[in-house]
Amino acid sequence: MEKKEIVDILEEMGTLLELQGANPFKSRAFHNASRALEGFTGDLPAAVQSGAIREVKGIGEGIAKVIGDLVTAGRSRDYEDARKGIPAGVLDMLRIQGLGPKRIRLLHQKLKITSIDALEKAAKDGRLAKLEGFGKKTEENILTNIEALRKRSDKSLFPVAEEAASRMLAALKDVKGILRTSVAGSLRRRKEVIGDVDLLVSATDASRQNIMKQFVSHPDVERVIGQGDTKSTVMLRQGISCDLRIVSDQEFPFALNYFTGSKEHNVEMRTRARRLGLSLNEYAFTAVEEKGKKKTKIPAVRSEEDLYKALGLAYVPPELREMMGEFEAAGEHRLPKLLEPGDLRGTLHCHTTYSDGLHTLEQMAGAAKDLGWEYLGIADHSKAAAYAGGLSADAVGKQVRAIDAFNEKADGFTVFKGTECDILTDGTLDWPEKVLSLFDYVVISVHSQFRMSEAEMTKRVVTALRHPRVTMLGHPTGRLLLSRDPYPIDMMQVIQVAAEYGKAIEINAHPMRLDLDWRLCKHAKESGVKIFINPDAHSMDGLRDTFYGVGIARKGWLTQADVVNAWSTADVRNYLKQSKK
DNA sequence: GCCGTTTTCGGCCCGACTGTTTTCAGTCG
Repeated sequence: MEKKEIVDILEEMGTLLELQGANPFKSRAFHNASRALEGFTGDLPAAVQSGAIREVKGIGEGIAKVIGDLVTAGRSRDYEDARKGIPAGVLDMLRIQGLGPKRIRLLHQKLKITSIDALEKAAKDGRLAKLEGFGKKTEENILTNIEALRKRSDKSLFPVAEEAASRMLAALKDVKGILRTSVAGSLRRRKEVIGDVDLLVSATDASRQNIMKQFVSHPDVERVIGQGDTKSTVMLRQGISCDLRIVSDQEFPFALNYFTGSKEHNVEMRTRARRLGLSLNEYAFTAVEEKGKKKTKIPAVRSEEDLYKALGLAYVPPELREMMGEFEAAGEHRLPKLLEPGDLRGTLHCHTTYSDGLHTLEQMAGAAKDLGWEYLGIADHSKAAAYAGGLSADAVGKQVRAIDAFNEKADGFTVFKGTECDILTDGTLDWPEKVLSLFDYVVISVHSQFRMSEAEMTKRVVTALRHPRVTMLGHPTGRLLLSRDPYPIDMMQVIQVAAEYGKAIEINAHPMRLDLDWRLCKHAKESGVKIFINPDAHSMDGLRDTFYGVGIARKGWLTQADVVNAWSTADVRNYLKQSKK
């Protein structure tokens, strides 16, 4: 069994223990061990074999045995025991905001509720309010939050959908008869939230049946919803619906364009074709017969580039196909040269073991180097973020000295000294001037009191953003996608203030956030606000999340010049210096 | 269950908020 699966199982075991009302410290131990294992970077089977796994802090005798069983046998008795007596639906209820293990346990025991549906019914019948510790308000909140959960559960985050899609495509690649493959749909356009995964292949007619057979029998397929020669639909175990369409190779560019969308973009494509005397659909161009006019010659199309060229347009990258001005720009050949993943040279908002990160400063810097980067910025939490191991002022001093010492030895690699400083309720910062002056840069963000009104929250953030020591606003919309709603904030006003005061804004690329949607991104760019793509990384692996942010940056029309991560170390240093008055 | 001992037991991160209570438990970040 793979490390990632074991990390998930340990996490689940911790949760199951909570639901069983076990010693809270015991369940905590499982959660801790899960995190500890996540941070383990060595060869897991070897470490299990040699017993070295016990040296990982947080993994002791008992949990080492669970890990060992899972690595070698793929199953664990302890895990199976933990699952006994807890129906899957009970675990599911944890996804409802405001419901934790204690109350779910009570619901399970007193009302025999074992699913979200049963919970909803009980709430509607008014049976919850009668339960000890529950009341009318709680009952209403639960109903509201069930509704909210339902609304988002048919959507997946981009990183989850991308992972699922690439697993399916990888398996198809070597099937005989397949000529070209691609993802399509909103995933190809790199929207942050994906409805379902669309895959497209071109293939020989004779191979279609076999390709579909391979597709529906992929190990990730939970059930087959429909299976035909040109289109099949399956439900993946990740909870994502996935379509595969097969077309001829000649049709491929047309189908790819059509199924990539967006719908509005497609409408404009067809309208433009019409003006040239052509009809466009998902398979081909056809000439339109018009009285007194010569029939238009059908242009040869082998690729999407040809298709755009035939309409007198520059190739429009999928990310820009949202009817945000891409046709005008493509017609005048002034589409921007979008940021590429390879343009990144570093990132500035990462955590280390000084606060709630899993890896040390040296490990994080090493991982950044391995990605081919030139610099890394460390921004651990400030003291108010106690739950996230926020630093004391003393610890800041220690970390700053450690980074200075590291930089003296590091050859050609730079670690910048930063902080993720909490914005307190009144808009003041969590660090006094004396501490702020120690950093190369200051990221500010909201971690408390999310339920302010939009006006209050905006005032709070804008007040903090104006502070002379502040470099950039971190996770600006506070959105934890699909897990909770963003906090209310008037981003237009925030962007205006950022522009006025020369402050930057962060695209938080942490997969649970994917903050600052592309429309705001585009608006920020047009206002002259610089953007940082930050992974909010809590581990070495987490640094890779920066690349998810590139997708949002591209959708926001951002180029190398707009994104500070693409600048040289010297330019970044200058930028940080001049922004820090 | 894990850790770290002044090693074989005692402590394990915490502040804010909400809704329930009438002094606090549960949840969240």
